Amino acid sequence: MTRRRTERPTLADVAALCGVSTITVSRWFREPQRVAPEASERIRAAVEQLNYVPNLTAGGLASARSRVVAMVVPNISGPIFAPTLQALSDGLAEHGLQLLLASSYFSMEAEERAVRAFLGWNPAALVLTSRFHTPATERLIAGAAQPVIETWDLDPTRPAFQVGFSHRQVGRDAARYLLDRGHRKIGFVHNSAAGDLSAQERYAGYAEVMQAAGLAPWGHTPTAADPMQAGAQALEALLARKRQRPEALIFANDNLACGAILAGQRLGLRLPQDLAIFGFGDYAFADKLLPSLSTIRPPAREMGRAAVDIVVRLQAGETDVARVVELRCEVVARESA
Amino acid sequence: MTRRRTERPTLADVAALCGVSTITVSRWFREPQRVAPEASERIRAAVEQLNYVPNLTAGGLASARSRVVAMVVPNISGPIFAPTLQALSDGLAEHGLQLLLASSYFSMEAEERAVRAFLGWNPAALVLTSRFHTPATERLIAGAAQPVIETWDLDPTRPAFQVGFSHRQVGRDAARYLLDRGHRKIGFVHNSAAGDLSAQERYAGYAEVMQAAGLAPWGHTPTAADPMQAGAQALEALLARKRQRPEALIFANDNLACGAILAGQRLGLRLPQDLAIFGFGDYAFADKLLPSLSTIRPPAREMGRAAVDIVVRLQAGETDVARVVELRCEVVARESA
DNA sequence: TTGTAAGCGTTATCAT
DNA sequence: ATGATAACGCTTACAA
Repeated sequence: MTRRRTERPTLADVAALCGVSTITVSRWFREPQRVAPEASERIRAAVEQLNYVPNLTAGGLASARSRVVAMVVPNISGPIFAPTLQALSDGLAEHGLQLLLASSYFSMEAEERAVRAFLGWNPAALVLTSRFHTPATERLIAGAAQPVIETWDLDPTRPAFQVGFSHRQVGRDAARYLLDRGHRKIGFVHNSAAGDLSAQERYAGYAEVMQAAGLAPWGHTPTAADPMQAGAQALEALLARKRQRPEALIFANDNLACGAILAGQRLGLRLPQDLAIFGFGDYAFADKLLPSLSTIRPPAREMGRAAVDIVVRLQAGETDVARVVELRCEVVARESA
Repeated sequence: MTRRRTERPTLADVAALCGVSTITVSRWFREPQRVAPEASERIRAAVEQLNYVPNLTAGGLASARSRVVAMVVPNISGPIFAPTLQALSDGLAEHGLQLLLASSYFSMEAEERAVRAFLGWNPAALVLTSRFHTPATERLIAGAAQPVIETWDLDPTRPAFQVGFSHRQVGRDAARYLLDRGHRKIGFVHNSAAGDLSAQERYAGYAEVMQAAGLAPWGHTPTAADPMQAGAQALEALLARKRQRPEALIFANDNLACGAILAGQRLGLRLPQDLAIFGFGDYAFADKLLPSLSTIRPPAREMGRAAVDIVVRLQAGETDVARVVELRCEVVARESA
């Protein structure tokens, strides 16, 4: 019975060419020091001559392990997760691990589809972005032999490894920064997308600091769906206020803040003298605006690296790997506030 | 002999639970219409009860095929390739294909390592970014059973599938755009990174159109390594010229152009009246600058989609798939020129 | 429509 | 240091 097979040479071809058994060639790849020097040299030559590439599918099946790490991110090309993804990818590559990637667009169903497909590859680890999943996903990852790492969010009560930062602390830091600069009338501009739980935590941190300073926190929610437009809309609405005209605004993210800066420029506003603007995210354009945007940089790359670190330690068989890694954000003081 | 195995249920477990043979369950996943309705229902229930996930490693080995597409990009988080990557990822997901990803940072050696590792997965296709590879990579892909798709660059003489656009045409379009607006003293600012062959092709297109219009093309190469600084440096150097002070500048990419716009703003220059600035790439920040940047948008998403299209057609067994897909760029007229 | 048997190319186990 | 053999979990080929 002849089956379809690839035309690529196999371990058996290499072994035949240099007169050893397949297992010796297999060992040469995985534990070269255990193969005699002469045999090693013959194998090396044969591998090169045949242009042999090990079949990882077969190896993965036989060993029930794989050198792949699967990750699901909300999106690849946006300004938010790309640095984390890049850092993860680079870190994995350094350790000879490969990256299987899918984007969910914040849909838990899409995440579930990706997780389901990925688990079929027996990845060395599964890296997710967020702690909110469908019940089926929860069941899948609970039953999975693979370690699961949740990034960006941080919930110490969950069973998965956690790598993230405190959004509440971000809100606190932003409020303190503006208070320290002498502002008192400080508002918070939400994004129009309802259900951004992280942004609500940032608001809570802001409110906490304001109240501690004896000031009343207040938020404004624009209606425009496009973040840049929403930012512009919020700026105009708040400047038009007679009472409680703000001195400083904390925006839920840099996109909103960018919309506000551009709108302010076109209105002839002097920034930050007339109004201080503060963002969140330190997106790639933040230093390219005029005035450049003061904001808070989340530890995006650091999270990618921390996830790699966990994977590598687990691969090495370490058992005392910390389950929660809390990283700090950094205030980036620029011109807009 | 007991081997380590995953604790996950197997096809055999599902089959035993519902009283059919493994092959029937296997068929239910791949060709559900060939399984009787009653059997289908029992299988569905068993799969759900056991939370069964097919082992793709085993399936891939048995069928010598996989539902994975491997891609190597220079970088993930930069403004250039991210949209292509995102489009590819999304398109693959729609067709139930998965993405294996690595970044090369423009290193052909890194690309070779990635290609070597990826081929071990028997991917359905290999997508590369650029047509320049090490000899070993060339040998690997020549001997590979997998189709190879090269994107961004375009070289019809190469054996691989080509999905890209003409950089020369980009240069022509930029020059014509500025000529049409009445400019005559038009210069080209190279990036300081030597060996950017694509940028040189864009220069050639610009030079071609200038000469056809009876004008002398000229280029300037800044020395600063950082693109934003290089752009600023070029602006200052060229404005200081007594003779041949330019009316318009085409920058090799949007990063350079951005540096020039910011420098111009801080110098109090009126843009575009005092100087028209034109970029290439339509990076995410292009519409956030003041003045917003006129530039040329490469068909980044379209390339991702075209690559998916090729993969899907080949998977479906089509034989008359076009080997070269040339896509058009789009001039994005904004405020800076 | 369903089933049997034989692999796919590698690695784990045990033996020499 | 090296090898023989039996898995790993699935799909192909063929048969019923």
